Amino acid sequence: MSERRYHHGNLRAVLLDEAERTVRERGAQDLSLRELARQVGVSHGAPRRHFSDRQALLDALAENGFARLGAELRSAADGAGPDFEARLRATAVAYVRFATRDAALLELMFAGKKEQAHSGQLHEAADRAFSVILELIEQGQTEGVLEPVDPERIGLVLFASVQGVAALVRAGIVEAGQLDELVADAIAHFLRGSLAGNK
Amino acid sequence: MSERRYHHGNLRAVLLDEAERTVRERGAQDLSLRELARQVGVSHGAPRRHFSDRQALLDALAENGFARLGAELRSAADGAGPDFEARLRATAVAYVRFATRDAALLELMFAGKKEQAHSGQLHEAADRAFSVILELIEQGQTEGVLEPVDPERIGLVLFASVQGVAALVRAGIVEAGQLDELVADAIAHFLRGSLAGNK
DNA sequence: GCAATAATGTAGTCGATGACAACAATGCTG
DNA sequence: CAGCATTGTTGTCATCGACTACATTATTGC
Repeated sequence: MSERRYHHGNLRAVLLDEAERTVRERGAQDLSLRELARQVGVSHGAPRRHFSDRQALLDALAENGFARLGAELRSAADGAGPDFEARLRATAVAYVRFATRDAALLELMFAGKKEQAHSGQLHEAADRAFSVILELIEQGQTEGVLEPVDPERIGLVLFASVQGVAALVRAGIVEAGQLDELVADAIAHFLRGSLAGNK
Repeated sequence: MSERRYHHGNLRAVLLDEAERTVRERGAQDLSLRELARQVGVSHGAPRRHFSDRQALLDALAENGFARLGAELRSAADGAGPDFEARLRATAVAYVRFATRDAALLELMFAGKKEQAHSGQLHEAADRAFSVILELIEQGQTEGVLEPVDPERIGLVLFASVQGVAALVRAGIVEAGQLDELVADAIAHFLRGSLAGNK
């Protein structure tokens, strides 16, 4: 099964894997379809059968990224036990970790979302990832820890906080050493700002 | 002064202007040095005299961007009168407005900062822009509104919040209609989370 | 003033790229 | 097993960024 067959049989997945590696190591800008084809051992026209466009490849990467991000967030939340604040902290840390490890991928994910043309699949994947945050908020409200206002609204504030921390890290404004402290500060701020009974 | 001289006399500035326009309208990815030269009416090799590299042009754009952002933030803060919370709100709104109007430029600004190689000028311009936020924090602490902890730390939390809101807008997760509400919510959260005397 | 020299623009070229088309090999289905 | 759909291959084109050699204009030192 290791011989060179005319029909690769697995090209799409292999291309995505290799592309993700390149994006992680050198950024999306440096991703070349022809180089990708070379690395995978296939002719320069082959990728076109699976991705009509360079952008289509990037969109697929973004969609995979959302799926993985969602899984990691959910796993972090679930692995943190039942306590609301613990789950919140663990999820935030997981998000920032993803943003640090896969900065270029996250950029792709966010860049792609605003183009409405690219089929709802990307949007769906994104929504599924963000639903973790929404569920967290609802848990906090059910337990009476958070103000009972529109979960969407309060969720956006939380989301913005965490995403902002991720952006600061990605931009190099915050060093790795300060990262944990910043996440803790941001969550502490969020909690103190959303506590039920807090004028 | 409108005749075609061999020496343009103003090329660098004109290139930057036109490039900024293109970046705003079509993103940094679509910026082509040759097309730029064509639009400005100059040969394809001319830009190279002013920017050794495509990246150098982008860096210069980013630097200009920071200068403009800093000016807009400062002007917003100063135009809001002496009251701390009013200044805070005005500055946040100004930041998000910039991020909305010049999304691609802001992306450039953030992308460029992590590469330490590009001379301290970019870094300096960025620091000058962010100093507005720091001064705001210090004002809040002087007036006793904010906790007297390290201004850098609390400033990062604020910066992350606002930057996160901007990111959500850029990504299309938040519609223009929800924008003002979200900014208000984020600032309210920040204030409640940083109020002096708030356990 | 003016000659040497620096700064700035032009023209030509190279290798790489993404998109496309024509063709070939393979898999699938009836 | 024949015909058709998939999936790869090869060749081509326009464009791009980078580089070089050269031309023109500014500036500077005498």
